[in-house]
Amino acid sequence: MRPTTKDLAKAAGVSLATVDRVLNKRAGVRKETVEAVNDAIEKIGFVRNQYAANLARGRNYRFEFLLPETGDDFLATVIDRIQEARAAMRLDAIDISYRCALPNDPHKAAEILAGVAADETDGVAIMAPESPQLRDATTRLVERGVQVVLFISGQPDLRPVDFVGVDNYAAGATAGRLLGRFLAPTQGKILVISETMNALDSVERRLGFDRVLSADFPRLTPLPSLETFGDLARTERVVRNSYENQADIVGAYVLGSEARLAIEAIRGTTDPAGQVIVAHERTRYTEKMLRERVLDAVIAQNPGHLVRSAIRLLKARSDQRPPLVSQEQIRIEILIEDNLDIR
Amino acid sequence: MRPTTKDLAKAAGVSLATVDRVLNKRAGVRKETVEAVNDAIEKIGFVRNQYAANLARGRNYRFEFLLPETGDDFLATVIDRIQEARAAMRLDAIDISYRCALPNDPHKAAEILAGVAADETDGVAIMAPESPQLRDATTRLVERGVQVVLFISGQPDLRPVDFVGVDNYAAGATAGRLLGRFLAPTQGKILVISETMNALDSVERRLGFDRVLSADFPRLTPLPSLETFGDLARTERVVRNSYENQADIVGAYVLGSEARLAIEAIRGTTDPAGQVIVAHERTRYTEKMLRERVLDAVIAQNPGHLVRSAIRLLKARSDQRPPLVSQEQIRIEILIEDNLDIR
DNA sequence: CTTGCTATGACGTACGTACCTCAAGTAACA
DNA sequence: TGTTACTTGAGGTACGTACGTCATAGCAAG
Repeated sequence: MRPTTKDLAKAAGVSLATVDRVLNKRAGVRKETVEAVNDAIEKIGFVRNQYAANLARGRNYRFEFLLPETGDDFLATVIDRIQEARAAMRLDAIDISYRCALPNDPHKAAEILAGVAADETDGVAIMAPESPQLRDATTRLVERGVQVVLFISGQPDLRPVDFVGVDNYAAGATAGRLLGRFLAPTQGKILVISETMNALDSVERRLGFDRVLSADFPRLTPLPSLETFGDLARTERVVRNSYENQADIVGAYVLGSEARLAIEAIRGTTDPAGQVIVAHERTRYTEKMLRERVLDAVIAQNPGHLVRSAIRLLKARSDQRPPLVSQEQIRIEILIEDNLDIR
Repeated sequence: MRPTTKDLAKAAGVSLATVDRVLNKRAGVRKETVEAVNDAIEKIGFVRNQYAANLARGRNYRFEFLLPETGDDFLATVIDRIQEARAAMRLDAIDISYRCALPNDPHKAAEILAGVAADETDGVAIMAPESPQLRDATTRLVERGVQVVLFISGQPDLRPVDFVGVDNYAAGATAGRLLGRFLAPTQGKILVISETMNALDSVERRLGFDRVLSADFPRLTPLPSLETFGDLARTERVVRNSYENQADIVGAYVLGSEARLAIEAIRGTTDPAGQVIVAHERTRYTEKMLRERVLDAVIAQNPGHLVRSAIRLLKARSDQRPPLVSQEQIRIEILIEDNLDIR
């Protein structure tokens, strides 16, 4: 059996009350006594029974996902998973909510973060593009005692805040290699389409993509990124332009999480069967395109895993317990038509 | 706040003692009273607080992984993950153990299963090839009140027992399509190597593989399966034979979870750079081969996910709670050199 | 009416922890 | 010496559930 607070009290030679004061960092204990208790914790390997503690406290965890104000199919899938997790975790006294509140403007987004109250929220998962304003707002959130994870977009190295998402550089490289190998000995130009190249995620993917093409597939030349800005007419125009001006386009890499515009524009311009097309994120649309062999591969991150990973991290940090690192690595998935159905 | 047993007692118009008798299926309650309590459970949406219940019981979960007596690198990885999970879950009062005990002989394996005592074990995860003996032994285990999941190998449709693993037919199809696409317009023969074709898993992979090749890559002809039987000398001999007798072998599909023998044999016979080779399962060896570009792709299932999924299922069944289905789907992962490093 | 049985309720203790109150101890200071 | 502040211990109650004992009410058979 695991040692309890009673065992700890005995081992430290103090009373239960003092153990309690130390464990919960209450005032009124001499430094030496605190140390004695901490030594005893080490010695007997005491670990607080978090469930009993939560029971006594009547505690519940309140975590919130702060998502972009507007989004695409991928965001919708993420929201579905949040709701699923919400229903499942309610039994474990974890209250999950989400708000599609973060505007593109970093200043306004930072304001929203400033409005998160530590006495109403134990932790937040933030999905927003990197910016200095956001970084500051995050730091202040942490100082107020709110747990934070950066969700999907963001930088892995912004300590002490956890990041949940994939390495976009590697994701771009993966896309590049698949395109290169699927095109085999063919040579020609590759269309690269993004919603916007302002987001760090897109830039990283592009860098990873270009590195692989130039290193291992020099016969393929990636064209400068086309930006859709979420506008179908514009997208169709720029895509048509490209195909008209460049005779030897043999494939396309669709960078963003919204593949529909780009792919519909390509379909409207040329026969996709003659092109190798790789896009990102599994949505109902990309699934359909894979099945219809319009898309050749999809590079994806599992939304359910992302959501649960964020929640587990927030909970582990709230409990001051180390997370299980290997479980929280988000994998770069490659989807083709054959591994799409999970059973 | 969630309703408690007190609320339930009030709602059902009975005492706490009776609620307790009903909840824990103790005798001495009239049928009508039981129904009244059950109706009240529905009405107020009572869900037992499992943590408080476990606390009161002093309960801990005892789960055991029953693994093959002998195994390969993949099995070793699985064992690593079991030990990792074991350390992490001890804090949640989940005791995990494993035994490499199951021999190849189905009768002897069934004997081992017959020896699992319900009063010592809450659940077992069984990794063993399908067989009628095993099916019977499993059924008897369930009857004795032991939770069972079939782990990695086995049949998804053997109710009421959960299966944790991938659809091997789809895994084989995935391998087939990658091989086909990577080989692009090349035509020729494909070596298919397995440790043994006696296991259902291998047969299913082969079927999925053949289906894709014949349907979509008719220029590629898969050769009859070569079996290694775990013997390097034998493997080298049959592989060498194949390459000598068939001039136009352009790739290889390594079916089993032990890729080393087959790949070393190929390397000893021909230049792997001229071949497209696809194998299964991520191990230190297959990782290395991907990085060295001997292997072109690896079809894998995540061992950590498999292990944790099995444990979550066993726990959910023990608690009589429905598992979160979408979390327990094991994905067929495609690994290439670029998505190998997870951050 | 007694006996015996079943169904039910009342109540207590326990699990491991949090948090509160009160008493008592010690040490420093005036 | 008394006053004060700080430190510590003792003990209680609570969280939601399990599980035990005991009392009592109802009812049927003898």
